[in-house]
Amino acid sequence: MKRPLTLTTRARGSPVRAYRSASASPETRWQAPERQSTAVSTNPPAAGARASPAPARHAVQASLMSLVESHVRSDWRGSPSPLLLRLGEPIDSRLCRHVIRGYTSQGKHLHSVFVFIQMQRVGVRPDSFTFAPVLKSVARLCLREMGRSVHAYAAKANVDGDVYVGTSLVNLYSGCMLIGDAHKVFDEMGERNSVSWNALITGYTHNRKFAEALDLFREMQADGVELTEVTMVGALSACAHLGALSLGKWIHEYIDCYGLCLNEFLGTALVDMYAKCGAVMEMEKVFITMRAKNVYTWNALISGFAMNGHGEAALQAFSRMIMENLKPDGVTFLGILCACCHEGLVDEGKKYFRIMKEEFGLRPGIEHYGCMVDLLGQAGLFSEALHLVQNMDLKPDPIIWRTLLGACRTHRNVPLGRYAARKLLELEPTNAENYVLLSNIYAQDSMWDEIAQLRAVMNQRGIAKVAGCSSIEIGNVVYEFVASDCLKPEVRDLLDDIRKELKQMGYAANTGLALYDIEEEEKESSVAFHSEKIALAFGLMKSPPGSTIRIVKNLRVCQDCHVFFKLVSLVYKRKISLRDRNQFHHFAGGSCSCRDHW
DNA sequence: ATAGGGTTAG
Repeated sequence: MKRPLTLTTRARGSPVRAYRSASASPETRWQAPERQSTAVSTNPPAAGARASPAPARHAVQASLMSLVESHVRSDWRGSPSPLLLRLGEPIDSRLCRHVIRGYTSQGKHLHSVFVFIQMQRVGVRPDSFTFAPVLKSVARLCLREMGRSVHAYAAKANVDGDVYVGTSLVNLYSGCMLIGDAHKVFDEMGERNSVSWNALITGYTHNRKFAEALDLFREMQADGVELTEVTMVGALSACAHLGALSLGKWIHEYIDCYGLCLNEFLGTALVDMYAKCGAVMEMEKVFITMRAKNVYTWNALISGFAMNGHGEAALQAFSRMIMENLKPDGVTFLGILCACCHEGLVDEGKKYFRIMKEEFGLRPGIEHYGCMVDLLGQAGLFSEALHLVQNMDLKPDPIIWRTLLGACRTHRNVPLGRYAARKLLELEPTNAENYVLLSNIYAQDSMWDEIAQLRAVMNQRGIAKVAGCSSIEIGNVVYEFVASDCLKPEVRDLLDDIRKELKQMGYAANTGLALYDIEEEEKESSVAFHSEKIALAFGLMKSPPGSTIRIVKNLRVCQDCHVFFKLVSLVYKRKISLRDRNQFHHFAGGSCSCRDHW
């Protein structure tokens, strides 16, 4: 320990405080798919083990036997196993506990749950050493109702006060996307430790409630609970998603000061945090100092380069990874294809798409096809893109069609845009973004009738646009702006001044992308106060001269804002980094790292 | 003995 470092000194203005609400958080991009909670399933995992309402003791023994035997055959290839050795003994709680723990630790979660159910049936009472692993398995399987009933059973057995069982319950509910229940369990726990806190914090990050996760992180620190590597992994993940660079840096400093172990998990979380905060230099620095690296670490680095517009660096990292004998996986190639996309490297992209299959034996998923469609589409190779969509061995998902639609917008391809939009709206009729994209295509060609029709359909279906929302971090406080916000007069005035100044440089508001056919002047004001412009004006006002202005936006940046930002970076001699829904835009000296490709 | 962790298209 070199010197004390506390978070409480910064509590007042800490980033999480400034978040108004989680739902308005400027972050929708790095989304994990919603985990589906399965209905309760008490079906046995192996044939011949189907449970009758009240099976005789020997029948259960036989089911266990067949389960274990099938395991021996499929997994252990005949080598003796601890599970098998115990089978001669009568069924008691010791045997069951042993079997359940074995299954859970091997990831055989259904087996674990099954044995637990059988225990209940024969009346063998589980103890806290049985509840913890079985709860873990139930959590992994997302069995909501099953989880609730195991919880009730644990309460009945009077083991729910156990810190291990309690922590398992927190993990269970957050794994089932029931974070409110997880928090309730946590609040009611008589005994808590660092692990319980970690379970709740990572629970919040897995449930995409990042600001709340950071609130808890602060609370944990204020309570004097030890912050471990696992705590930091969860907190860093929340920082990454929110773009909370200063808190991320604070955590990095804490790790150094307190000598936390920069293992694969923590190092990867740090690399990813810097990547998603647009701090590419820091990302590389961390990566270089790491001693233990695995494929996750390399993937975070590669996709970090890609999303920040350093496509060449991503490709170089890939070669180094291969030279160091690491096996790339599907995520690696996703980063690589994404890098090719952002760089417009069509032939390279095709090459990697091919070698991924031929040299590495990886089957491309829908997300890899998505990258290829984007790559071809943004390069204007529409027939190739369409051919790929129509001939891939996976059913095109809404994202595929939306990608194609986006390419049609870039290249003003109305006919194909109509087609893609029709396919898209069949699959996903309630997503406002789809209508906005199509209307943008129409607007470029002044097709106001079509836009009016589209608008009528939207109204009829009750679809509202997602509000644009941008955030900016200044002095450890994250400020959020929504496009429809009532502006503070000084921000509005500054924005007016900037626009006047930029107009002298030849800037004309690009109103073609406004959704509605409205008066020219109104259109200008609707794009004039996009949330990122407000955040930019605020940043120019409040941040120290010469410092980089970092903004995070929940949607893709519009063309007008993109031009506006480029000019501001030139006229005001400021570096600006804008994280949009898809990628970073690093503006400096009048140009953008995305090279106007997005 | 039992609990908590990182990367992933547009």
